[in-house]
Amino acid sequence: MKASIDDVAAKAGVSTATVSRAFSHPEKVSPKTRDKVLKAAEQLDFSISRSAGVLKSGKSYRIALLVGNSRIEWFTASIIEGLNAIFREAGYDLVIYPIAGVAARAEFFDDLPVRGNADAVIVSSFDISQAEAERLGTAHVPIIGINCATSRVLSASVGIDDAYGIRLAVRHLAALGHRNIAYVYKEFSPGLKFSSGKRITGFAHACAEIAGMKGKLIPVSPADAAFDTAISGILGEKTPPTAICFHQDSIAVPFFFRLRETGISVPEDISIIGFDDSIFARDIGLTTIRQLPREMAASAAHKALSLIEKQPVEDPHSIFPTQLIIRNSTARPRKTGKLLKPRN
Amino acid sequence: MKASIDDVAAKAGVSTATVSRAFSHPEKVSPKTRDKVLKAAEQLDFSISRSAGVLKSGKSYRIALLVGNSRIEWFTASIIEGLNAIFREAGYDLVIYPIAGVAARAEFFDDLPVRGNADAVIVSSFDISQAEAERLGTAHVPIIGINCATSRVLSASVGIDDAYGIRLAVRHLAALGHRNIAYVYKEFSPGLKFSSGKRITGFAHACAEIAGMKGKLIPVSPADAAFDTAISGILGEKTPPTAICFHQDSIAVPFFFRLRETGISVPEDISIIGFDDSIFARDIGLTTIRQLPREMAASAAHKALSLIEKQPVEDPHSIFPTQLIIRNSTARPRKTGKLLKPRN
DNA sequence: TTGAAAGCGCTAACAA
DNA sequence: TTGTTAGCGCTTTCAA
Repeated sequence: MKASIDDVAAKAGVSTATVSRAFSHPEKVSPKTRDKVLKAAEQLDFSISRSAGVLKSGKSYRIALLVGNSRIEWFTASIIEGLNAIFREAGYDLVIYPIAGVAARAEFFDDLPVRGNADAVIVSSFDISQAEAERLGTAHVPIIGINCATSRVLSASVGIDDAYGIRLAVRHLAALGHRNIAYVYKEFSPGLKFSSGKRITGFAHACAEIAGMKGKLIPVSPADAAFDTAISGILGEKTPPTAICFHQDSIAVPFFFRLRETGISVPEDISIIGFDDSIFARDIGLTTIRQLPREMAASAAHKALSLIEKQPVEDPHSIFPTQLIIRNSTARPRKTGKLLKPRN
Repeated sequence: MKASIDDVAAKAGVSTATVSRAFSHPEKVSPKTRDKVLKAAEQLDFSISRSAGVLKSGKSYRIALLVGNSRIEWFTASIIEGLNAIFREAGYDLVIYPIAGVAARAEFFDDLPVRGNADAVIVSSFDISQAEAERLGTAHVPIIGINCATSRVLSASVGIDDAYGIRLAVRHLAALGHRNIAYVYKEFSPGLKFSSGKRITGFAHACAEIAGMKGKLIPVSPADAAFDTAISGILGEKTPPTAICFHQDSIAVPFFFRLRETGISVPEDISIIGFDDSIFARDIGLTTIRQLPREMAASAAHKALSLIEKQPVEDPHSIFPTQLIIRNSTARPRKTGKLLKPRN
């Protein structure tokens, strides 16, 4: 059988309280006693169990991370890394709840509610409703958002300004001389409102700000062969766009790759620009808008920790920078189109 | 203040035990009583706290996942998905411990040891030593490996046969007529022994089995510009290889992409083949060796659950299949080399 | 600096 | 079917 704190106490010839202190508040125990205790513990292969202390403290030392997708892709993976780095250190367990679809969502908000089961909940990249927030025990448990569109119900949040980011992309293209551009994005699964939706509307606004800029939206349904759908949307235009913005790098990368097979070269015939600066973007020279989810997550974790300790959070709702990373997939448009006669 | 089980009991006019039962064993409570209890709980915004029950049961309902890297890439992300799907369902929390480097490693094995803090530990893609396994409280806590090289200390394991997988790749190339091939891999961080090391030795063996097959190993240090190092290794050969195997898709993908910039076309001038069938492999038509980490993880989770329940595991150490996925990046070698005169 | 003892919030015998 | 009650393994007053 496993050694308990009492066994250690007996073996060391001290009280359980002393054993407890030797582990939790070593400074409150004389070095001699501490040594004895540690040695006894070592011999019995004993280590403090967290569950029990947790009970006493009323905290669970558990953080719930809600993600809107059961697949862990670049963004979510980065969030987990950033969160886990901080929370581990502070002795908190990060527990991941994929909230894909309405059922998982309902289940989560029925089961966990949260007081005593999590000391904070982090919501990544989708929006929770007022009602759901209340269900979590508002006023009890801080809710921290990462890239959530609305911060009404959030105790704190971090995120990027999607509209700003996409404007960067549009203006970069405009400065190069493009006046006819497209935006390719995956349509979202219904039931979850994603913050990055603002990128789509942001694209339209950014185009509207520029004289003579034409911006076309090309949605791709997740079921589609994304490339085929998108390329049809491009080539099918009377005057095809000379540049494409992508909602995320992960759509741009295969597109970039396959475009060459069609005889269209990047950036000579068409410029392309991604969003995220995620995996492979640098390797393949994709111009993109960088965001730093790892850093955002670390910040979110710090805010959560402050909130848990009931300490004030300096800057509860912070916006992280977004940056244009220019590489080789964007350039001036051809004076003479490959597909069309010169435009003027 | 937060409602406790006693508040609910009082409000519903029943005992705490009944409240407990109403949640944990609803069938042991009359529908009428259950309703009363649930209603009271609802009104008080009460929900069962897991920490307390856990104490009683002696289990922690926590599973530790040890990963050898603080970055969560495709493989690890898939493992987390697969594990979490099963464990969540069963009411277990999955807690991720990145064991990058010797320090983190020592810290983990000092702090957690594990009895009472985790009901099982899953080790992904690196090997733990006998001593570390013992530190975890051998005989107390099951240890399940995923793609670990040695299973000596493991209660159960899942994994692929790396040597088999890479042989598939080599034979595919051999069948196409290649007799001069290379293997590009990233050198590992010291301190962790990775199971996929067997792929490297497996490559050499697989080549040795084939008459006239020449196989060259090209290590790329993580700090290097992988592409430049590798391409130099290729082109620098007296007779450059006509095909390259990559240790993982994530090295092959940017290579595939950038190769075109060099004027070498795939698969005409050179065939390339990856390993994993991970993100983008299908999109870009990369021939590769598929493994299914999500499925492996799910299986590992089931084994862990059986072990926790002290039930027998039918097949404690199972090998998952690995499969050749032929796409467009491999073909017969040119009769006449682009770089060299015909070889015969 | 140490020990005795009272819980933390719940579960599970056992009794009714 | 329900209630009473004794802990689960630790932390933390309080007293010595």
